[in-house]
Amino acid sequence: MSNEKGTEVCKVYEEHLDKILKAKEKLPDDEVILEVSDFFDALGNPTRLKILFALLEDELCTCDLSNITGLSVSAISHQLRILKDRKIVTYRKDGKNVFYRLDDEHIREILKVALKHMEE
Amino acid sequence: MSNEKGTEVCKVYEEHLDKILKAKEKLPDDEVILEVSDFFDALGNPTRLKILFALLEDELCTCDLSNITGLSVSAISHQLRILKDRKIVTYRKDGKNVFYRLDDEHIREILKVALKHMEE
DNA sequence: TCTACATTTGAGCAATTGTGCAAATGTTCT
DNA sequence: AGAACATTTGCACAATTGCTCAAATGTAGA
Repeated sequence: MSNEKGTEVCKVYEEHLDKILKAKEKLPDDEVILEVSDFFDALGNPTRLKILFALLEDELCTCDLSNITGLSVSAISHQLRILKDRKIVTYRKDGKNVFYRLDDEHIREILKVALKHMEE
Repeated sequence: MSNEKGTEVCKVYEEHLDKILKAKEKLPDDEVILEVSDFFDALGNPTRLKILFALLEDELCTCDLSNITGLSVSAISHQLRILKDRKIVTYRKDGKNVFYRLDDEHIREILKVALKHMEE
């Protein structure tokens, strides 16, 4: 048994065995990895980040966000769907408008830490 | 003057003017947005996330990481370059091996908050 | 120097992504 | 019902991404 396709085992393998086993053990399940990856991937796009930074201040509707970012309403709507699907923003409907806001405090916290990280 | 190409102004514009102006004002510069976006983008990939979670435990060399993730050494090296370029990991050379580790505490913090966010 | 092994690099390719356009859907008002 | 506007959706296409393969580079020891 042992190796999946593509895996190469280097010759220091024996020396590093302990570290490798411990790391493999503590690694989150693939399912969790994919969720976290989807989450960060959603934040890893300039348009979506602008949307989120704008929403730090106040709830905003699709066309406000189009105006703020300088992108088409359609482009914003496409991106909002991604943020909505991944539970990063939520919304309320009010007549013809749909107002979006950040879903929870973790988002605020992560955006803040990331900004701090950039300053160094 | 006023609108870049693609911008549409919705008819509630006047009502929302205050919010829009305030949001535009507080929005970070494009340069900063791009940096933050690059940062999150680097975290938004299953392979790179696995690398980072593995490095939470201990420093590891390229071939250890290949072994842990089940991907080719080449694939890992390509991804490590991205993480290195974006100051998310750093490294030390030791003979034929190159040992990678997380660059600073912000990375740990962000990974931790993200994991917590997933649990809800 | 030659050999072995760890790592990096560049090319190439399939798969994914971000956007605009045009059409569809929702909502309010007359 | 019909008009006006906000939003969403599907399609198409250029641009980007992640991987493999093969070759190049780096390092240590015989």
